[in-house]
Amino acid sequence: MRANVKSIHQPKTSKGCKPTDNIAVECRAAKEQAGIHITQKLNRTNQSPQEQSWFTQNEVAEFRQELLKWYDHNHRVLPWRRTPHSKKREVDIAVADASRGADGGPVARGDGEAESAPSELPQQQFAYWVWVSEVMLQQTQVATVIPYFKRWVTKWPTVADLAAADIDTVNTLWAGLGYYRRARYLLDGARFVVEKLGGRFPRTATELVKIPGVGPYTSAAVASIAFGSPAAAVDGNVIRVVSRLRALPGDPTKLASTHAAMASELLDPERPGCYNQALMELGATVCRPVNPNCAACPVRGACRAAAEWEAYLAAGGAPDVEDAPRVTNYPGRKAVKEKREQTVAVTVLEVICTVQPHAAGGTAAGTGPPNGSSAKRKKQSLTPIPGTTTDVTAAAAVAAAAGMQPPPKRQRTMQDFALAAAARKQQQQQQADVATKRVVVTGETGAAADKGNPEAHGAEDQEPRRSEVVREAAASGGGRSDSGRGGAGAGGEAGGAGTSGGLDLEMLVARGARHYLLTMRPKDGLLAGLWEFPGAIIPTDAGSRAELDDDDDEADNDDVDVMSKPDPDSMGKNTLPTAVSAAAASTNANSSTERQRLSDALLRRLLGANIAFSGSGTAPAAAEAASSDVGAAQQPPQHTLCVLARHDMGKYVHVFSHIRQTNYIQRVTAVFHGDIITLERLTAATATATATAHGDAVAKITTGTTRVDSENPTRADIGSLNEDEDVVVSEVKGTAKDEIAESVPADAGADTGATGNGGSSSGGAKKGQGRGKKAAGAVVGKKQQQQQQQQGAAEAKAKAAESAPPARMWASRQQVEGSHLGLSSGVKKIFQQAVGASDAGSGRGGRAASKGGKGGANKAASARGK
DNA sequence: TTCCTGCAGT
DNA sequence: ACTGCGGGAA
Repeated sequence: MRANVKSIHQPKTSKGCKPTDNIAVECRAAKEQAGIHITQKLNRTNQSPQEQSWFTQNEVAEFRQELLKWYDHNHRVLPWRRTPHSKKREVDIAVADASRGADGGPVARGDGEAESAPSELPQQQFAYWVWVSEVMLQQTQVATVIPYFKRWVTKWPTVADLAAADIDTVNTLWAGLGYYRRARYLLDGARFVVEKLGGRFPRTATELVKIPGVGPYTSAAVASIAFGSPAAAVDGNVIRVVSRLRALPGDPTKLASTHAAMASELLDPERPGCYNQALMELGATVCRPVNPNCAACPVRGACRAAAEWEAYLAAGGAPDVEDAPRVTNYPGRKAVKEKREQTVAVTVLEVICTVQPHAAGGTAAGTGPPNGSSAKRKKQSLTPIPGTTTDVTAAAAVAAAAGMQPPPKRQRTMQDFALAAAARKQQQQQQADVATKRVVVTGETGAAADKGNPEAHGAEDQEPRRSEVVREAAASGGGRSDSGRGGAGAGGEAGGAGTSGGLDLEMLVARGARHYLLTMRPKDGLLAGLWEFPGAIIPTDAGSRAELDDDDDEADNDDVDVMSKPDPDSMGKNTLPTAVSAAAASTNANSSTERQRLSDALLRRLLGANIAFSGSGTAPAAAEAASSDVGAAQQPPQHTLCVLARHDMGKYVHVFSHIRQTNYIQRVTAVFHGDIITLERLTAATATATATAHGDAVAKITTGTTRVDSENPTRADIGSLNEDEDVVVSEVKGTAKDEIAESVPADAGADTGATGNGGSSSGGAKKGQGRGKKAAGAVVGKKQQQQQQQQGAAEAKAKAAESAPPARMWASRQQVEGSHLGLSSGVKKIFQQAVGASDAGSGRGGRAASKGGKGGANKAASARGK
């Protein structure tokens, strides 16, 4: 499977590439084998021609011939590959002709997607294509890479085109491929080639390897494939093949030099590019990790692993016994290391705007968003993105609600005013509730709305499903409506809130277009630079608590110990002393209540001081929320994000190669009395995705508020974050992170790191539980000012930069589910679980819906088994 | 679930 | 020499 296949190549201009058939055929003889035993060879790291070898000369000659002959007839046709020696086309045509009778016409090439790289491609450009493909193929399967590669070379046909691109666009196109640093390496490498090498790729591996992001493997692949330079490319496929050829046991990671020596010995200097690709292709398609197809292997005559197997069978050995000497015993297995556990509280903030974009046009009042005109945004938000297959009815409803119908601006209707009034009423009600420490919000508001509004087709499909999901989650033990947190009071409150708004509010909930808050992850680390739903890492000691809190009480007596020891590794995430760690544990860090508290703190920080966030609050946090509102009351925010409902949507476990991440998903539905453009402006969320006419065209993501670079923040970066804080942060300078961490010990909630442990920035996991001084976003500035007085100015400034919120964006459902944003697969899964899968059919909404919702709930339930 | 593995940073 | 970094197929 691994299948990293390389391209075929052969620029005619490069070293002669003789077709296999030209090679002498007679070396059929001696293959008795190089009886040299493994242990004898282990010491040698390079192959001087004279010295003992892993293969006899006859073996080498025959191996090359058979391998290349096989390749010439069986290679796959791939968009980055040239096949000048291919015998495959004739074979395919013959087969096609035979199968379709004597139909003469030109045989259409299979499915049309199997096309080689244009043979007229200039060598330098071909080298660029090879490079791109090789990087994409690292740890990624061919079938997955093909569409990405096609999009890539269409967008950036030459290295100069790529060098001129920006990282956001590159990331977006890369989204879904994984190992996202590769995208950055590609961009960095392209710029290096253009700026340092005059835009031309060197022709040898030793020179190519100097390009950033290009290592031993990639340099050899490009040198051999694009330029015919004799360098052996050793990837996972090659390692597997040669390990089996000589039956090398042991951890393959310890034998790198051996593999390199073997590959070099076998390398055909006449056709190095073809040889490299052939060996890798063999590993991908025949000498597979599991189920190797030895019967079809062109070089099994030289394979000791196969010989062992045959000998075993010949001796009467049973094929199915556990310890049979299978070919797949090679290469040996390397020790498996356990994945580290990570728990994240993810919040999908869903906002319904009461005002349509065109109705609020003037509100920007000169301080419009840095990027894109209002007009452009309006158009974008009113235009369904082609290519996305969301519920047609829902899309229609959304479009209608967004004011799509009348070409000319329509006056605000009575309904608009009614909705706005209802929202205001709701908002007042909730603020009052918060002030009195009462729990607002209901888990069933949406469902109620549906009943009252049968004409709201789109919502009809959504809301019942959500309720089901919630119930499922609750039933499974994986989650529950958060209203449970408040005990008995919540339900009653909910009913009040739901009905106090009256039918209009219900209509709004049912019909209003929804926007979802996304944030950009740190530039480094896991999923670097990608968009995600806001999330806070929950201290790991909470893991065990979580089991007790949300799942059945299967006493997993586990993680507590893990946590109490200071984290030794360099990530420096858990650097708190044990005492503090214990304190955190005592707060029951991963409970529904605590996750909600973390969520509120994070949202306040992300939303900034220009917008109030009401309706939050656990009992203890309510007071803080109230007080912070009071503090802000001296300069009351003009706008409020009024929470209508919170739903605990269970958990979703995402397994990375080295991390097992448990995401606790909470959906927060809120109403904003205003239009989306105003909301974007107030929250400084200036990134926007632009749909294009082409389904596969990639959106341009403009990030007005980029993550502030700790070393050199620009005035624009900071100003757009929060105008009120300009003075404080405008001259930020870098400072050692350690100092920051020390000087601001228990900064608690406001510093909740983004999901990315992101390693680096984010001050690491400040899990300090300074509840008392939890800082809401609106208060951060004051805090900073105080610190500025108490500490060195530079330090405070560094802190300000450190805590600057990441880039934010409001995205529609279509955008989230579409391919235009750089959303990783995990993020999309979380969205699906949070708001329900988009239906294929509109038919009885509830049906398809329950499938999706149930899936999520089941997943949450099964995850418990872990 | 298990398996796979290039490159850079350290 | 070791570790971080995704995702998909089997």
